[in-house]
Amino acid sequence: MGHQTVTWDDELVPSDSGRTVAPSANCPVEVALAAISGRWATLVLRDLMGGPRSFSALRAGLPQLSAKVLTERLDGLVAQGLVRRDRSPGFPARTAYALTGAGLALRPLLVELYRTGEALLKSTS
Amino acid sequence: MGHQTVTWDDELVPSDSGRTVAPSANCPVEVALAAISGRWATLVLRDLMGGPRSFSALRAGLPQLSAKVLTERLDGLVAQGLVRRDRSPGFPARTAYALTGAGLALRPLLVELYRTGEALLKSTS
DNA sequence: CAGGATCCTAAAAGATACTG
DNA sequence: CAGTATCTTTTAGGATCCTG
Repeated sequence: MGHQTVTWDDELVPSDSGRTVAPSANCPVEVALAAISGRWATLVLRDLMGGPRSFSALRAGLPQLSAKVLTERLDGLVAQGLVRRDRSPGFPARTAYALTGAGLALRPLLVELYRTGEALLKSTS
Repeated sequence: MGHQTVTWDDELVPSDSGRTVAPSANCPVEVALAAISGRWATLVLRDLMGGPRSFSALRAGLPQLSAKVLTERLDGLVAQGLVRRDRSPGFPARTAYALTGAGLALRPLLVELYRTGEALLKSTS
């Protein structure tokens, strides 16, 4: 096949860091995985891709997801800078969750997840 | 922006199945996620992208990974049809693990994971 | 060489009830 | 409305020792 200009390793491993030999927080792959990990993460992200959502709207869209787990997911996404939490003062409380620019950057990854999953389903059937 | 011909939902939700409201095994996204989930899955897959590997070669490449966990990962990948296990008869035992066609189909997803992770790292720094 | 068998710990998820 | 507090269950991962 001749020599390729770009190999898997070229794309996956920074040339100055050597080969990844264990899961490490500063590996790009791990960073991306952290964003979509957790049983409900992709579903929450999908809902947010449609625009800002309130806590209750997210719960309504994902009926089986408990408040506790949703809070945990959201906290994680906020901590990673993927989602912004906007609290409106007053009572009853109102909060909107919206994707940040970094959060929006996940869209191609989610699309690729879907695409790959479809391909796997076809090759299996 | 005008109307788009393809929206997130168009790509992510089959039109005949309604909206996904809980993690479900027949959702393409879940299928793809299953392939790359587990603390070491992406690292094992990366090694296999380089060609067939023996059990020991995989262990040597991932020194911190225990035999048990590697076996679990490999069993999962085989069960999903992503990896083929080729046992050579005789003693000592010899086994080669190789990606199937379906397994090779994961490459773009891994590349996208890397790409997205890099983007996130940049937007954070 | 390539695992299987056990036991243990930690983290994630779920159920339920309650509060600012 | 938007969470918090607890408690219980589930699951992934790791350590160690053993076997075909």
